[in-house]
Amino acid sequence: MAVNGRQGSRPTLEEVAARAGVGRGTVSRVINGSPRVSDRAKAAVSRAIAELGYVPNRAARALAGARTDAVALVIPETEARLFAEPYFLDIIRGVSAELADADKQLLLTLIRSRKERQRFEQYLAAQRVDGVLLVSVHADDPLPDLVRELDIPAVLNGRRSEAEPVAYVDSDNVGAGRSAVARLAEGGRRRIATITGPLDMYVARCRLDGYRQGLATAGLAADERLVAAADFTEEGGRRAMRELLERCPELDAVFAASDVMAAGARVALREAGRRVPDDVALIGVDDSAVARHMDPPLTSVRQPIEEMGRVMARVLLQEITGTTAEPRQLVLPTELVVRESA
Amino acid sequence: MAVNGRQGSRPTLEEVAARAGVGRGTVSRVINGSPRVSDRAKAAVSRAIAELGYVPNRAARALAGARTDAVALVIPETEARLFAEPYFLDIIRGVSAELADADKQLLLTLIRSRKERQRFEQYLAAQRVDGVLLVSVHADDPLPDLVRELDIPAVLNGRRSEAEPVAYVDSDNVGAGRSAVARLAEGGRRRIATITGPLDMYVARCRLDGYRQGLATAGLAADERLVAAADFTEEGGRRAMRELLERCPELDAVFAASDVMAAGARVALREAGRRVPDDVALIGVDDSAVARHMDPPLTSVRQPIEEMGRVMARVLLQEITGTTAEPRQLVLPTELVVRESA
DNA sequence: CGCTAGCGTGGGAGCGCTCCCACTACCCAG
DNA sequence: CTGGGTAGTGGGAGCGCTCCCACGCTAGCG
Repeated sequence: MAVNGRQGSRPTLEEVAARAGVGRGTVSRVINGSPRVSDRAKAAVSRAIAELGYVPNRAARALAGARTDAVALVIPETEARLFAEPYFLDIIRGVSAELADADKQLLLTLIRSRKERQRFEQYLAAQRVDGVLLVSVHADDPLPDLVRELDIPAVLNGRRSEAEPVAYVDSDNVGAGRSAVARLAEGGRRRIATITGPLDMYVARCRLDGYRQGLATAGLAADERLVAAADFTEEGGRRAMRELLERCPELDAVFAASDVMAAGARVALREAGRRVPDDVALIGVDDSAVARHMDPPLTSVRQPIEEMGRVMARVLLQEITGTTAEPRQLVLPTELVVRESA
Repeated sequence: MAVNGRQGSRPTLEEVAARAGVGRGTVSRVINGSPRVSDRAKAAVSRAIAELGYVPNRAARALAGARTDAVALVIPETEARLFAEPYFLDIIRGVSAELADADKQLLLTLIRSRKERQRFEQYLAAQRVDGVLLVSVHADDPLPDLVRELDIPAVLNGRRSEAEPVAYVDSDNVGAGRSAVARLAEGGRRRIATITGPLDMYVARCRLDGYRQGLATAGLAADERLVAAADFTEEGGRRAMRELLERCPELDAVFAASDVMAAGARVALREAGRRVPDDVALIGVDDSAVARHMDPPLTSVRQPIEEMGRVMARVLLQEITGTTAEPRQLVLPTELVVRESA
């Protein structure tokens, strides 16, 4: 990369044009990959750009072009604590990788208060981003609708209901529940309980559905006493497990809808003197670090988190450009990772 | 917030000026909090802004004002895997909170390849951010120097050496090592080993120094056979522990410079049939989720990660505005969190 | 009572792009 | 040989701000 002559100030498109002996329009066309440029001009411009070390000014571009080359990734802070935290980091990783390739900026927005939420809504209204990625939306979250109203391209991670109108990338949560229960049933377990996430989240309902389908497939009767709702936290998992043990002491397996809740359940089981997996088999969801470090290591249903991030970004980019090669609503498969707890 | 009449397009500063019956300049002054505005004008403008639901256009502002209201948080991806991952999330949390209050955008940049690094350097050169936050810099990292050369305000998380010229926020890594060893010595341990991070990172050298100082304070002799270098990974921790056990089977305590390495060490200890803490006491650093979930739960030195993020952002904002109320180089205290492993 | 000093103000001149219109050159069909 | 394309191009007109100069006005000074 060549250094520009005049110290400090960056070369402008105009200077590139002068050096290449062409007009501003031509330079702009080359930069934006327009086909209507002769090879000769293209070569001259490319050379001038290289020589000057020219980099387009984003602000000017955004102002003139009415687009920002930036995408917001929105994470409601309340959730950040609930989910196994590495989840978000993996999402970010995937999103970041995909956006970098498209030369888009990643604007990270953590929303932790009503005030910050309003500020973000203003952001959106001010058209400061080309698109929005929303993570972990609750069924009653108004943000996706706001985004639709403003006609800003958006992709959700997870959906709010079966009939989600907004584009989304989700993992196969029903399948997750099903495969966990299948594993437990194959291991000879007959009294399989579940600890669910907050049931106002579709993801939690799906995993519960999967659990029920799994039971049906295995020819086991559903028993509502074996279902305890929690909130994706460790403490919630512990409480739910205690409850289950009280209601149904003869249970011999638990499907927890997250690793973190499984960790909580593990504690409650130990307190109750139950051995894992001998007395009670345990399966979680996420395949997080917590799972690997539990004692015994936790069997868990892995979701392709980073991949979800990637795909979200890809779908969003297509929504922005208007291309619709990829379907707008995707469900990615999950995979059972067997360890020692089940 | 009022809805603007003409659907779709946002009101401009000019329209606000017209409605308030003042000139463009005055509106601009009000928005930017200039003192040179009469109360009457200020009131009229504020009302017009509210009525129109006006939000300034960031691109125009950036173009005209030669500043972007955006700050980049740079995370080298190779590191992201090494450190206990929640570390970064906590940093992000702190940074995000502080920036939100200042109405600055947070641009997250993960750098995972040479190509992406170059792209980021171009970014910097193109003045696309007002300042840069750099996380987990190695001693030989050229990025901080590049940033200085370009005269872009920057704050590091951690420093590259004792004589770091760039502004930084670090935690008291020497103190971390010292307090861990003090705890071990007080518990009657006499053969205290350490597993270090990569010694090209100042943070790792500091923790090692702290370890040595701790030994001296406790009146214990240093023994190089009790020092094993690793790389902040679990696998590295395991290998280092095996090595230590081989070199010095009579050791009775280990200070691992990260929880993740402590987890690796734990595995190696179990393989060797050593009980924790009965045979060997173990202390880590980070106080991460891993520590809480180990068996037995790991005693660990907590660093105030989110707080570091906050402070970094605050210092950077001051560097940008030129205010220098807060010192530019800060070391935050650490704290021993005692659990069952030591 | 004139003269300066400052405050509050309006608005011109850009910032560096993209969009788009107009223009040239050239081609081919009629 | 002419008319109507079409590919390639130059450059004007903004995009919505901030900066800053110049203006009117009031107040205080000698």
